[in-house]
Amino acid sequence: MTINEVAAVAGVSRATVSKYMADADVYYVAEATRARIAAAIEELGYEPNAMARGLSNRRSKTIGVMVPSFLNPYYPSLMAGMSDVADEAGYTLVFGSSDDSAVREKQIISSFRQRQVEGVLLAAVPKEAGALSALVEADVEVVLVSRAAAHFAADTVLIDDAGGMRSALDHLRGHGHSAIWHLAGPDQVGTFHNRAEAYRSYMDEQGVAESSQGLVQADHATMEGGERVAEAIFAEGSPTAIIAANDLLALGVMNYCARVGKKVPEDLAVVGFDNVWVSRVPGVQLTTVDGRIREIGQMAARRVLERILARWDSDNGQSLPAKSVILPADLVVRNTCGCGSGASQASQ
Amino acid sequence: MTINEVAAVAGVSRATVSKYMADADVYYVAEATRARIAAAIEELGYEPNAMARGLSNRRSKTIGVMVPSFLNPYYPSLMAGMSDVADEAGYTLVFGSSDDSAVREKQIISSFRQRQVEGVLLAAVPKEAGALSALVEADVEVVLVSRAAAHFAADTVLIDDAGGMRSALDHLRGHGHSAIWHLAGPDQVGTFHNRAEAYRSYMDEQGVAESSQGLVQADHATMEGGERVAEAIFAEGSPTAIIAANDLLALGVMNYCARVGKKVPEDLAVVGFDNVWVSRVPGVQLTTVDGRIREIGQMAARRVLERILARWDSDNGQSLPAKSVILPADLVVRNTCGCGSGASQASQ
DNA sequence: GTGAAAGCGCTAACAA
DNA sequence: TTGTTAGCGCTTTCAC
Repeated sequence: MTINEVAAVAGVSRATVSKYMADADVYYVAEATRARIAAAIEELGYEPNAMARGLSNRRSKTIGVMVPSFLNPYYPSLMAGMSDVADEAGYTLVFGSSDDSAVREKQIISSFRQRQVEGVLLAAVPKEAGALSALVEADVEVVLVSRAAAHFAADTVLIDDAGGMRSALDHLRGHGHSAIWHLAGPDQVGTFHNRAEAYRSYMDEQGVAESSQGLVQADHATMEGGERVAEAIFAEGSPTAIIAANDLLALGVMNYCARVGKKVPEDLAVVGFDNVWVSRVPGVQLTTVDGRIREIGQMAARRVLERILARWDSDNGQSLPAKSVILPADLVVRNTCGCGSGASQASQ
Repeated sequence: MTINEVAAVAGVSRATVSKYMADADVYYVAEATRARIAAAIEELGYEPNAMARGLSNRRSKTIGVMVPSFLNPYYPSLMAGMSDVADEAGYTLVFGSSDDSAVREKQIISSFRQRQVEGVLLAAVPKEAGALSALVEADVEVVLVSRAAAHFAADTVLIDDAGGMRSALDHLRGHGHSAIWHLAGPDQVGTFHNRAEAYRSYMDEQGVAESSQGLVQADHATMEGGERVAEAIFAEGSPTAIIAANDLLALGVMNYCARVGKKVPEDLAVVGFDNVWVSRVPGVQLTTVDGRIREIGQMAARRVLERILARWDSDNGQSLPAKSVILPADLVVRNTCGCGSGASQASQ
């Protein structure tokens, strides 16, 4: 089951088998020899030992991916996108879920380093300040996914938060809403910060009266968090529309409405952000800003790969300069903004 | 950054550092030496190279996990459960999504073997017949998760499909339904097969008339599949209740109802299976059989670990005999069966 | 309690 | 076109 057995069966040295395996056009191995080796591999069911290989050539062919959670539907989509491209490139992804715990984050990053990952895709920015630069110093390529780091120049692939927020706001104003509030997410998350900022500047630019705007922040961007904050919002004001920082929060708002007997969109319009899978289930039909999640995952994976290959090609081992890509965010109009017939909800 | 540097800084041989790292009570290393080594490790930020380690002691500390999809909400929950226990045991999980492709399955399994995984958790049973035994012959411990294999005795951790189906059916009959149909999933998936079988025997045992039962099979256990089949169902009969083989199919049925203006649960009661996260979102509130997904994931992970350790301890390298655990499945009553007030749906 | 030495399975010069 | 020879970084007998 090792390369030695294969070599023995094929009647060649193990170096030749190794060259055959590399099968780049770098090494020339005779057609006849190739056939014998192929037969031996087939016969033995040989699979090269990735550890030995990696140890020898210092390439683990592995990329670490840290996400905050597997349960938030945003991340599995992101992961699917990453897998799409990593698989094809012959790289293995190792996923870790930090669950918002600094301890887990350290464990995950440590495990990435032990496994000698060539790059990391971070959808959760480590809380610990030095973690990012430590990674870079350890020669691992890092790209930040749907999150930016405050004091660190890394590759990022993001969605256009400001643009998305503006289209949502434009749309809602088109419906004639007088009081559009924003249910913001935790501000330390860059994306949520950006969305809140965009809300503020929009309201400012448009000269909307203080009295007909409002921004309340949830401490967790979850359905439960959204429901709690919705309650708080109506305790302190009376919006006709709420745009939430993500779909889960929006769902929470809808949950609250259901509980207190408010009709969506008649009594309150709700708009989400991200367009996660749940947004389009029958009873939900949430109008939301498309976060192009899978695409973001794909681009991010492409980006690390690009960096990894670049470093490998330039034998001086230099990294590419940091680059940021921002995907446009379009509004997906469904039923909760007041556009639809509302049929799919009314019928239930 | 290697063990040699640490040894040099601590003024010991690398064998001693290695013994320190093992930190089992197998090796005795003097307190004073430990301290010096600890300091050196700290100073250098040393992380042991998992490849070198694994190559040397033939333990990858890795478990492969194959799921059919990241997008179906069932699997991320399962993955979360597996992570819970693997993390704690110091094992790394490598997830692969097969997307129902035999080619991907082979790639994933091959990649697992190359990475020398000590065990695999299979939530998707490989289509290729020999794959399972090949794994076993390669000395990897396999456990089947929420799926059983037809001609292969492997560890399995399953939900009680029959029991779950019965409680759902009992409940629905309690509501006085006369025509309860089953929207089955693809029959080659063991779980779906079991659920359909349970439906049939129940109807049989209870002596339900042929005319007031019906079973139609979807070719894909997705929301879209459910919607399509719902259409077919009403073309050929008129059930008052449908129990779907999983929640996604149930959602599809609700989608269909919304489209054609049928009210759930008034015109049609719908019951799902699995209790995925979406079942409890505001506009859905699906009555469903709890699949205890996360628990299943945890148990499965515990089970491989147990097998792996057992093999390791018994130095003859023997595997444990196959064992099967079945978790009870209870009905979670929400609004789609006709029990609830229906408030949360009506209000939207 | 600690070190020397061999070897895990593979790759990568360098020779031939 | 193929083989020889060193390692990659670590663990693990076996001596000391």
